[in-house]
Amino acid sequence: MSGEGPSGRALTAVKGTHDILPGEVEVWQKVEAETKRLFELYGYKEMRAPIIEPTELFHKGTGETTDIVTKEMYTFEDKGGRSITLRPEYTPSVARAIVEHRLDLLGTPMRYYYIGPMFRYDKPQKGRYRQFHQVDVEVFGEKDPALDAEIVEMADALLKALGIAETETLVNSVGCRACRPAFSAALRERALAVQDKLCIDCRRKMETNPLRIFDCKVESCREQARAFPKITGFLCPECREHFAAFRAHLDRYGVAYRHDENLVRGLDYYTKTTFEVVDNSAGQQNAILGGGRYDDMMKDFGGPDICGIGFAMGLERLIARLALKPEARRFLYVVHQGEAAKARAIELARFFRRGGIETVIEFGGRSFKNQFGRAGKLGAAWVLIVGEDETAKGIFQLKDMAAGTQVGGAPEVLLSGVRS
RNA sequence: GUGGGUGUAGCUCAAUGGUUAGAGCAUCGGACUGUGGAUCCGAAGGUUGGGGGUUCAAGUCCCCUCACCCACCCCA
Repeated sequence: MSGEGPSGRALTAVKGTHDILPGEVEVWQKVEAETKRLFELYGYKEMRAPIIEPTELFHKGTGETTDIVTKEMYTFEDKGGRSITLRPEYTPSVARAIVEHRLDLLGTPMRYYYIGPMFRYDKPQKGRYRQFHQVDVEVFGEKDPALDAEIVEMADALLKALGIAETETLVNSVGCRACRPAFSAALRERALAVQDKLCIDCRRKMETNPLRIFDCKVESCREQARAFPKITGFLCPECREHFAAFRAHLDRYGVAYRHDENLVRGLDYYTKTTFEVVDNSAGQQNAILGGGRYDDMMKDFGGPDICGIGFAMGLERLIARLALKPEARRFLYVVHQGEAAKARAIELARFFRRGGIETVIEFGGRSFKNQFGRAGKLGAAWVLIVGEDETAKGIFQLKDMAAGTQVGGAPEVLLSGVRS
């Protein structure tokens, strides 16, 4: 039975968090191992930053006006009076670490990846949790659009390696500080002209972030938005050129993508390239990964003027689309009977482990039947039988549980048999 | 934050407002102290999410609350 807390209510995992139990955790391990393997082929290095950060980091890095900062952060005061926040995203931590350790002096570009939990106080629903896990990729110090394409290609390669199908890659350019203000102004003006045909949310977005009107799902808003000006026509020569080169490189890689002029990222710091991989086959939370370029973030953050680009991939969303069944581990189960045999069995378990074989020894067993039953239920590949006779002779019986066959021999012989 | 749906054993589900809330699977034990999955027998497992109300009587009806799921919002 579950225990009870002080309130008398059963103690359960915190709302929006989940246990990842054996049986499922193997899928996570496999995804993590494949991610690590593939990213390192592209020269990325793992960087592990703390889960807690100074609250101020996200105000400066993520943006004061974002939903994440205004209403989704887990923030608390520690015993030293510091304001601490459970990271809601990873990019600011990387920027902080680069500045703190002057990693930019080691030479650019700096390619980092990380896999771990993030925390956002959202109302949970399918594909959205309060503690969720991301694979995060960041590159600082390279402005060449060939890198933008390389990153999208790497993301594409990972999804293919994991067997994720049915996805669509969307790309766009959101301009830079030179050209986006003019676009935002034009957009706001057009929205204002037809505001009586927009929903209440969009009227609010008109002021705060007019680009997000493109995200609205209300049909009347979508209809109006179709006639709104597009960012593409407002891009400055530099941004236009960057975007064209990015697309040319993607074509060279043979990565399929669609230019979605309405693709707007939720965070304030994006410039130029943005991209997203969506799975249209199911669910509302369909963005598996999303990212883009953030050339001004490091500078705004108070660090060196270094450009950056990266993406985050949601592991829960990814794994939900994975039809991957990990293979069961093969292990040896040691059964025994009698005190002398038990002592010998313990020695033998150690012998097999040292030989590289996963070995579990029976402790509370009664009859052999009882012990075999447990071995079978746990899924043992082999059972080593250590009885009175075997212990006396030094010749033990090894049963192959799947085949039902049994052979006798000295421990060395049985070990080599199990290894082959 | 706003809406909708659902809460009965570990899991999947029964129970017209009317005895002591049942079944299958799973668990544990026995048949069975030298060989697993099978079979048979048995046991254990529940404050029907919690609180209040209506009623002679509530798992069932009403209200509140909590949790989970789904959607909006937002995003990974």
